[in-house]
Amino acid sequence: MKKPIPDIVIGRLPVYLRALQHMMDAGRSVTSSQELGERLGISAAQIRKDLSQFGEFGKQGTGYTIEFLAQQIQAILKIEKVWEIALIGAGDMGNALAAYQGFNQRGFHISKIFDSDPNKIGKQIGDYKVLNIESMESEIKKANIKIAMLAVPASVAQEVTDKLVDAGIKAILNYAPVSINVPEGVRKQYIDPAVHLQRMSYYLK
Amino acid sequence: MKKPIPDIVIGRLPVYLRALQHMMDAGRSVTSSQELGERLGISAAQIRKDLSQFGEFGKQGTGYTIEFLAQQIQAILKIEKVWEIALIGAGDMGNALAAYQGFNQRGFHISKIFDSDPNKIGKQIGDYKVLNIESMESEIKKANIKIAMLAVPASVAQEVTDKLVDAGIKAILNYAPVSINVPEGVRKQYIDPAVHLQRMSYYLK
DNA sequence: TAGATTGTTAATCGATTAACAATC
DNA sequence: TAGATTGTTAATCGATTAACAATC
Repeated sequence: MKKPIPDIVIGRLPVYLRALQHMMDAGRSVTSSQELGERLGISAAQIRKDLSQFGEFGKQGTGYTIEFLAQQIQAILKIEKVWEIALIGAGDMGNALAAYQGFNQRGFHISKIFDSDPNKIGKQIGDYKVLNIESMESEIKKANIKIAMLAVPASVAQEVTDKLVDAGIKAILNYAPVSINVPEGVRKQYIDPAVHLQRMSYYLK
Repeated sequence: MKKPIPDIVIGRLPVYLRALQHMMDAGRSVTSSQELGERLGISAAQIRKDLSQFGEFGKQGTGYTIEFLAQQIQAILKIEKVWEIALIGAGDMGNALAAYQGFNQRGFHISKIFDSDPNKIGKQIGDYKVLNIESMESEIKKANIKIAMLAVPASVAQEVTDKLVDAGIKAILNYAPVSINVPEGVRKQYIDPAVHLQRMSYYLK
């Protein structure tokens, strides 16, 4: 078995991709590891090393064709197609996520929204009606959805997580301010603004 | 000069703290590096090593007093007092952040909200009126605010960042889907849901 | 050709883990 | 006392950087 690509390398690819897409939007067509590095605050050597894990995408003396490299990274990250996403929680954060316009161009699309609050169930959010969380497992299975965004209170996050795992979800973006446990083979990422702020306050005077 | 604490260690402290606070809420009073580690998916050795960078907070044979350890971490992270925060951008994400109830108990408080859209300026969000972004620099200086949350479109993120830096901001939590450049001495953290999702889609079949 | 930049190797640097004496 | 768990050291593991031959 080949050595797996380090998780930390995978973690940087979306950042490279985002920068490349901004460059494309600006009409640029070629870049270099040095330019990308300066833009992102990452060493040029690291960018070249990261990319070389997946193939040879550049040309000596010239650099990288932006569009080509972006396509390659999209293929690596498996976002050439669009992934359907289940959003759990139709509170303020759920609503903001539902309204977010950036997902579609970046490989994701919210296709179902669930909540347990009778006052929210049936409400229209964007293109979708809020569904009863009771139907979550069957709906996710039926639609074969693999990714969920969790925007529920911390107190029910683990319980909902367990149901998502039962429903076949393999990746959870957790907005609830609590650590969740998932079995092997299920990925998770956390977004907790207070945690991110606390990572900076340490350095303040 | 003493060796600085690694950034990666600082990054884990808020996660430890969050778990400790959940334990307190559950009425618990003592824990161990092993229990914490299992809960967080981190090795017990790493937790002990991380904490030992700052002092001796535990007791052999017993473990850690939850309340005491939480207080110590709060002191380390400088969140014993509450930091005032400027929120830039009163769109969907800005509104969700303004409504978020979790900040106050965790060391932060949104005290001013800015936008450039005439339709939003003057609107009431929570306890505050949306202020004109033109007044941002002077308002931030006047209130001596050091932390900003940036929830503006990518296209203006760098421009607004530069103004925030001029206003004396030392920490930026950036929700705009673009890398920003800041001078030495200013911290930044990124929250981009698409980036987080892309870090997981790689692993999906 | 001359200049630029890649991909890769080896060296360096840093983080994690295993193990255990100390001690509650 | 016996059992448990810390704080710390040394060993291991992994990530980053520097340097350069290859080559466009």
